[in-house]
Amino acid sequence: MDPRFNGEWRASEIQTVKSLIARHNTNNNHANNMNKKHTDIVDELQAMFPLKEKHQVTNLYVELMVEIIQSGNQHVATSSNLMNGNFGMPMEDPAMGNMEEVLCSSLMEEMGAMRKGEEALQKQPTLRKQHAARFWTEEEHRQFLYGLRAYGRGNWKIISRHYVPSKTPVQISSHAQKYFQRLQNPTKKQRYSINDVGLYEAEPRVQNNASGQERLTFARGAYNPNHYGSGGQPTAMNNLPKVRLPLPHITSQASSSQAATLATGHQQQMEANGSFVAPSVEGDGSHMAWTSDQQGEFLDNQWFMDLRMD
DNA sequence: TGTGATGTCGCAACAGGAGG
DNA sequence: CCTCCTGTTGCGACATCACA
Repeated sequence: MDPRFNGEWRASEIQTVKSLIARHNTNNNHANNMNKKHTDIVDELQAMFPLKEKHQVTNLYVELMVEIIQSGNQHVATSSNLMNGNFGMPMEDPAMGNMEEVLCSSLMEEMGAMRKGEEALQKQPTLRKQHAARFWTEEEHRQFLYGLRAYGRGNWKIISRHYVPSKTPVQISSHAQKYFQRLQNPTKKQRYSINDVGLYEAEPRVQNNASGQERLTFARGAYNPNHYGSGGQPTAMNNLPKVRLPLPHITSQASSSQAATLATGHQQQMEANGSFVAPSVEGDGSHMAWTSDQQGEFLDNQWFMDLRMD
């Protein structure tokens, strides 16, 4: 397996993604709109892997496309033929050649944009360093929420070790303090905060139900103090109803078995008992709920393996 | 078994930074 | 300038462990 994906993607997952990419390339539905095609693929991938971060899905997609492109060009004599390679995909339709040309071009533009973004950050070393060292990132906050859900409130040392190694238990405790304080004041008008990022915001939204504005809110990254929702209210107010307290009634002494029980699909049962709030459901309720497949994915996740070992 | 040391936690107070 | 967000620090409470 490609070492780039170790610890982040399993071989089976990568194979699944490759199959999906191949299927999309076979279905020439977006030959005239490659951006939409990329978006659709990433959205579909995120729906398949709800526990993966969007950037993880995007990165894997880009990596695999590069891999496909490179493997496709092993059969091409010169690098100048890059744009005409078949990317290792079955290509019976002559039109595919043009489509893939556009696809490859679009992909290269995307990668170029990513590089430019990285360069821009590197040009602001002070700002980046300060933010990375001082403030919690969305990624760290989500990991914190995962750890909170798995181990419950109070087990900051374990959460620090397994989920947020970049933060000390004291820092996590402090962060949790602010997080719970914020949750206790849902009606209070507040500025946007990293604590407004709910655990399940990482999960996919069904396009038919989610407004573009909602999708945009998180597509642009949660830690955006300047971003406000469409209703004239700070984003915080829009998001707060979706922010769920993962284990509000688990005491600081909750055992690993308790955490495991909670994490294995008994959440809905607990919700019925009024002691747990399951993933938020919007619209017709067709999304955000945990399917058996998602639970299986959940149980196979690396951090949950760690949970079992403790 | 009782006691002291140690570790961890929750809570409150404070300071710095940024937005309104 | 005020308010809010965020991280740090200090303190008390509690649990665990080692030792006499």
